[in-house]
Amino acid sequence: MKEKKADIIAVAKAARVSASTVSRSFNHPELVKAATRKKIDAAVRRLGYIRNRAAQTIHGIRGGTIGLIVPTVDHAIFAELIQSFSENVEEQGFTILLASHGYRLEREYAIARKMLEHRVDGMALIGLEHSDDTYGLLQQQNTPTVLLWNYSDDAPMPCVGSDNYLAGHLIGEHVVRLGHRSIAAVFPPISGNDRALQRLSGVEDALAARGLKIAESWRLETPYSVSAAKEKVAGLISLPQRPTAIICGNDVLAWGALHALRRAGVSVPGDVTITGIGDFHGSKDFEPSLTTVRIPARTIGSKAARLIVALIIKDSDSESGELVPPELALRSTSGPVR
Amino acid sequence: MKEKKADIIAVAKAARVSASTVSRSFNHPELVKAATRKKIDAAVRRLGYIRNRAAQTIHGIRGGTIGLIVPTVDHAIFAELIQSFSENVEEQGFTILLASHGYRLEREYAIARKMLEHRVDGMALIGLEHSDDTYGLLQQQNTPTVLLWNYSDDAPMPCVGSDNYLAGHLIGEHVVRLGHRSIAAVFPPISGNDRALQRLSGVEDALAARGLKIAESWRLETPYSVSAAKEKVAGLISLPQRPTAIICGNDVLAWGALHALRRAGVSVPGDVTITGIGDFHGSKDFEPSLTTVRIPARTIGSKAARLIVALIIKDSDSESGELVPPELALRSTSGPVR
DNA sequence: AATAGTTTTGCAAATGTTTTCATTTTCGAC
DNA sequence: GTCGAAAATGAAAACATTTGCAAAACTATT
Repeated sequence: MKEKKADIIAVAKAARVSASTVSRSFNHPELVKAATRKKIDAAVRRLGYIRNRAAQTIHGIRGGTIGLIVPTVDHAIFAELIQSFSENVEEQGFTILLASHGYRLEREYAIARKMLEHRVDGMALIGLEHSDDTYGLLQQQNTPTVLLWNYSDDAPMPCVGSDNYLAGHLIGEHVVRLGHRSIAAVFPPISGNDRALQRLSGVEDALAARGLKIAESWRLETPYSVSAAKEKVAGLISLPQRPTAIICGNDVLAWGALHALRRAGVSVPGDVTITGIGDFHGSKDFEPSLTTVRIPARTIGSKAARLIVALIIKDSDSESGELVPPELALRSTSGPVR
Repeated sequence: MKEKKADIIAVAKAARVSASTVSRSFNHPELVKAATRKKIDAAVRRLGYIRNRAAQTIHGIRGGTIGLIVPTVDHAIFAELIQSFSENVEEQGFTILLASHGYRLEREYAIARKMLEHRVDGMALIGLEHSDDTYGLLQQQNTPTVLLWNYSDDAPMPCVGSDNYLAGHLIGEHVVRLGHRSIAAVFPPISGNDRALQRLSGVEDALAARGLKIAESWRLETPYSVSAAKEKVAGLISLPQRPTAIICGNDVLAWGALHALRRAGVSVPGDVTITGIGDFHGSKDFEPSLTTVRIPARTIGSKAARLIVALIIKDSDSESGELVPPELALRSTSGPVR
């Protein structure tokens, strides 16, 4: 059983050439005679040889992996982003090393370190909020890095993403324009989550511009899940004083809200306006279709993929990231206040 | 700028010890004196040294990575599975190398090869259907491998998953028991997707047991998306002859169906029964809540993680996988035929 | 203060590749 | 056939580590 795996020398022997030739036939095929190459290929196949990237990485050759650290995979929105990013990165011959930190920034640092040990060619992180240690580490090792999902002009590293503040502002403005004054907000916890925080500030500023404010008891904080949001919103509307609009921090929460209202027999948007942020798969086809702000995850993923690869192969620091603007998606869950 | 990264020798010099000692202080700390260790740690910090896993992998040391190849990340169900798998695997000190093949089995082979080049310690694939090349490769390299998501006694490799045939059968039986005879099915394409195929056969066999059959024109094939399913089902119910039950291949399709019916003003389950398979996040809280078959993705992910790690560290081939049974989740979208 | 035993450390070989440079082979032209 | 250039190959050094072995430095015991 212990037939140790074939190495390049075994192949060389089997093909009756030197190891150098075998190596060349892999990496610079044009330098080796076709006939020799054929012999080598045959030997490779016969022995089931698989080259050892680790051994070449040692020579400073790129390993072809990009580290991607996300808070969690299991959110509609990250899934879409990850898929798009990984698709595009794979197209260019890279593979991603994926890990999730569960919204714990120290974990993120540890993971980043580990990925660096694996000598990833580049790194991608979600959002702009990371521990100083993490930023320091990446900077010091000067690993090409891109920040995904959020964009800001004064980010410490190139970033590709949307403007979450603007997204919040857009939706806030839309709601006040419809005449709503009794407005509630349902948001995920904002600690370690700059996206959520910025959206909320955007909303608040938009309301403040009309002298409005969200009452303390109408600011609901809920974990990212349909069922948590549904429950919270059910509680909210059972109160005697009911808001005429509920602004949700993302579409998943909005779905929960919609289900809660449906269950309670409250009409949307007749009685209450509901809005999301994100425009996830499914929001457009919801009945009634959800008014939200589109944050183009696939676009972000593919642009970020292009950027990181560019940073890696022509380590021009020049590339600086890109803002992918959010757009209001006006649909059927929002309407004028009665 | 080109200050080449610190290597172990630089650290050794800085700490005034030999490279071997530095290496030992990382890998067998108990063998080096506390004082020396302290000196070394200081040097490490000062130089920003990060050890090079590639160089140790060369010595046959485990790199701590597990290759995971999925058809796509961007499906509610895989996202949940991936999250759970990766969480559990990370807990045990491994990181996952993730790639998606987009339901193309040749891509899967190429990716597997690449991962093997990276000398992953183990591999995880989705489903039981893979090209002979892929199976051959993994077997020949005897890389510890686990098959995720589906379980079968006669799978060629250890697998952890549910029984998709049974899942289909369960829901089929449930629907016929309710008295339905005019039954439609909405399924994703089944090529390269053994899960879908098995579910469908399960459904068909359950119907056949009562002498029922799905009419050709009532077998809808649609991509995995709410909007595609919604559209297809909208078409279906606009026909003069309408089924009294629609069995969907997974919850996402069922959501689409539900939205289509709502839009058309058809009552569920009064006029039409809808069922899903999967019990994704959100199905329970849908209004009306979706009758489906629960396939416990998180459980599968965590069991699979445990299994692959066991296979890797104590390469006992003994471990053989596990069946995680599906359960009918009886909720509000199914009811007796009128 | 010498000895034996134990704990620490360093040297050198080994790991699986790539690459530089020198050597050999091939080929076409004479 | 011989020559020179061009093409193909091989030998050996390099890469960043780990590890077996032996030497050195401590500790305790007498």
